[in-house]
Amino acid sequence: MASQPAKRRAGTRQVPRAVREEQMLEVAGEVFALRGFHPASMDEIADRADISKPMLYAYFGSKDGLYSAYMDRVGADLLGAMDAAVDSTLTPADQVLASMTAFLGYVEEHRPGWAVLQAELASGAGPLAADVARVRAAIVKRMAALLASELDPTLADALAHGFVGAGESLATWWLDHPEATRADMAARIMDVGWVGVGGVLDGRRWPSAQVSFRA
Amino acid sequence: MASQPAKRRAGTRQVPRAVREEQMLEVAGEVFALRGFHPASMDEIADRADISKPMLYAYFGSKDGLYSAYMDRVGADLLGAMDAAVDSTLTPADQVLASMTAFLGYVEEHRPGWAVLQAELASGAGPLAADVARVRAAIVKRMAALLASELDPTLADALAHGFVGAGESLATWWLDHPEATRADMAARIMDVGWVGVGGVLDGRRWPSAQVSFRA
Amino acid sequence: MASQPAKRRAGTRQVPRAVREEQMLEVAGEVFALRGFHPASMDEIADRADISKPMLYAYFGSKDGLYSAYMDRVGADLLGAMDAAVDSTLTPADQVLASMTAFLGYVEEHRPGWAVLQAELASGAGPLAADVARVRAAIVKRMAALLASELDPTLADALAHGFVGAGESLATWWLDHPEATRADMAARIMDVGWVGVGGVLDGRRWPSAQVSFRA
Amino acid sequence: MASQPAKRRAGTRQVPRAVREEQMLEVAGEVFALRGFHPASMDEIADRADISKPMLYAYFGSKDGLYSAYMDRVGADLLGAMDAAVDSTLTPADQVLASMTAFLGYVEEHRPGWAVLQAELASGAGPLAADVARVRAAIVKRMAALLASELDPTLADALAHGFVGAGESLATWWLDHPEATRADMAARIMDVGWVGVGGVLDGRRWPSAQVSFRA
DNA sequence: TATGAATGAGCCTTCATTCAT
DNA sequence: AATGAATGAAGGCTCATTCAT
Repeated sequence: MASQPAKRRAGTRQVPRAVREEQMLEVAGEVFALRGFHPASMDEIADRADISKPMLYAYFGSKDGLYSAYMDRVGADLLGAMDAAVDSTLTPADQVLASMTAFLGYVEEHRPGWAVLQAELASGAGPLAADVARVRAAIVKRMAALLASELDPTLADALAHGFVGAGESLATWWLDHPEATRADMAARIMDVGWVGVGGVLDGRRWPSAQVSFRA
Repeated sequence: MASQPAKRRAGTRQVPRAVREEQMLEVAGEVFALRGFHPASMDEIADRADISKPMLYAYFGSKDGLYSAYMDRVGADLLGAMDAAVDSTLTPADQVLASMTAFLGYVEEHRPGWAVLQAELASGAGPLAADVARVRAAIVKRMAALLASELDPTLADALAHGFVGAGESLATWWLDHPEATRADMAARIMDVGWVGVGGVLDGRRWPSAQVSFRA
Repeated sequence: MASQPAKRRAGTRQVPRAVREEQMLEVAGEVFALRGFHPASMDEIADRADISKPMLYAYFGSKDGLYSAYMDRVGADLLGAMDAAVDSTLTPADQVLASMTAFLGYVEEHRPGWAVLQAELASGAGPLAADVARVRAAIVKRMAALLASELDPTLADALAHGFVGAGESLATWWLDHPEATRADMAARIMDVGWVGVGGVLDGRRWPSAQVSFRA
Repeated sequence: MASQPAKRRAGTRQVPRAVREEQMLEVAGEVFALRGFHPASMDEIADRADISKPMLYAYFGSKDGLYSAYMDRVGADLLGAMDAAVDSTLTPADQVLASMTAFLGYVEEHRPGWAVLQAELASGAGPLAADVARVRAAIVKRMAALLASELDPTLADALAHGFVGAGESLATWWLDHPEATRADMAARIMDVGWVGVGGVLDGRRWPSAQVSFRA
């Protein structure tokens, strides 16, 4: 009863590189989301991905490399979705709304990606921070770009940070309030970030919010 | 250079319990801030605090216990500062402003505390999350209380989350822009969270911001 | 909530040495019996005895010393009881029976002592073995003395070992069969060690066993 | 003599799982026998087995797991030897003799196994007890089975315990009297357990003992 | 006399990483 | 291309023991 019988791989050999890579990143994301970066072990990732550990190292070089690759993918997907949603003929406000809606769509469909992004967000040190910060900075930059034309750049940057922070916080809140729809959430974000809490107290609201949330 | 001479403690022996406790928490905060929870090692904390590891265990029982105790202290300090700053005779807006200014004061004076709070914030899993979440929830609750009287409770809760997120994000931004004064930052937070980015684009601003930031 | 409040001693100060010593040995026996020698910690013993650890060291010098002192006491008590029970005018068989009955009396009334004696019995190495072996050797020696007059010394020694082993094993068996009386047990021991299993199969039994066990 | 050169493994790499397992158990037995369970350290076992500590964990999961695996092997070997020796066409007495002889053969050839079995035998607590007790119970059960047909079951059980205890004790005595042959020892065990000390005093002996021991 | 405070040393365990096949 | 076997290094935790009061 001593030694565990050797694990059986689900006979998938000779898989093309790109596919294997995708499989691994998928699983890595789940494990990082479930445990956080440090507690996640390469063993668990390899086991769940049904491959051997040396494969992980062959493809990504190190645990940091794997994390980095995963963040790259998440970042590309998220930014791609946000960019695709924006139509430059719209007003700034509608562009922001469209961006936020796309962002929320990503969150909704890729919980692990979002969770990992949030989890290690401000873990100051280490090479992790760089990866996460890169993604976040890209988001903020797009936001700032929408405002920069009419404001002092530093102010635009600051406002963008605040806006993005509000969006993140609300997205996390959403996890505990799944009854809210994606449109509701977008409206909520606009309420805080665009209209301002003071405005809401004065009776202003973001248009689309009027109906569904009061119920 | 045969073998390192045994580590010398800085001759502080027989220190009363309460003092040692404070000493340890202080150092623990620094190390948690510098490395994050997991990478921080009890060895490093003990070394920096100039005590032996068993002391940490005698006082806090475990690494989690130490973290928890530290979070308790940070939470109490931060909430205490925010509560002390609020004068219930003021308008809600001024109460929020006062709270935020106190919050920023804490951030300014206790970098480690803030860093640790931020770092592990959304690490969903583990017993850490509970400790951090407790502090954050308390802040949000205070914020929501200021709004609850005039709004639907769920909406108030959501707005509060967004507002707090904006504040956190800006506080982190501040770390990279130390030229901004505390008052500037408070105004920036009010700009995003209270006036709203849309309002700012329309020329509204939070009063006290007019001067110093335009420069 | 961090540090445990300092433990309160039940204000018994200035207790005479002999009494303290007895208290400590009593508790030490319980803990050794409960956990075994190695897993027993000086901390737990001190706590349960309601004294501070340095006291244990002041009185017994070391953990080994404490164990040794405890074994000394157990040995003296046990051997004393067995010796007191023997009347040299009896037949050898009745002397053995009396001894065994006394031995069983000790087991019945001092579970911890017996448990500790049994537990570490053959742990080959370390200074523990010596202490336990000393007690056991003394018992065997008495047994051998009863036989030596009529047998080859080596054979007497061997038989004594076997007899004592049978007694120990049955005493341990007794722990799981508390419905048996002390007299029953003594008869059982005589059955195996004195009459022999073969004799029992042939219908011989130790006299006093006839009644109570057949039921 | 600055720093010890890194430990060299005796170039046996990539050894098949089953072989390594045996190697480890062998060494583990020696160390457990030499030190007892608790004082034995995984470090020492790994060093002596000329492997790294993580291997022990990869194969057995924990120190308890290693001990358990070792006990399983010892138990299977010992019981196997005893069972193989019994021929059901013999008289009960001869079956017992054959069993005991086989048992003594095991003791003679596997000192560590026997030592470990004896050492932790009555350590009441912990998961160790279970493993050891299982083996011992199996031995007693076989013994009781030989007697059960003609006696009250409870009495048979008690006698079996006594008999086995006598055998164990004599086997341990043997360690200090290596001049005795295996046949001598078997006769001695029959003397105590089967004939009874009283019988020996009356001049009865187990047949095969007549010669060699009187010398 | 008695103790709160403190520590050196060691143990079990796990992890990221690499050989050898 | 892929893996079973293997390891150096460290981390959390506990223990017997002692100092300073």
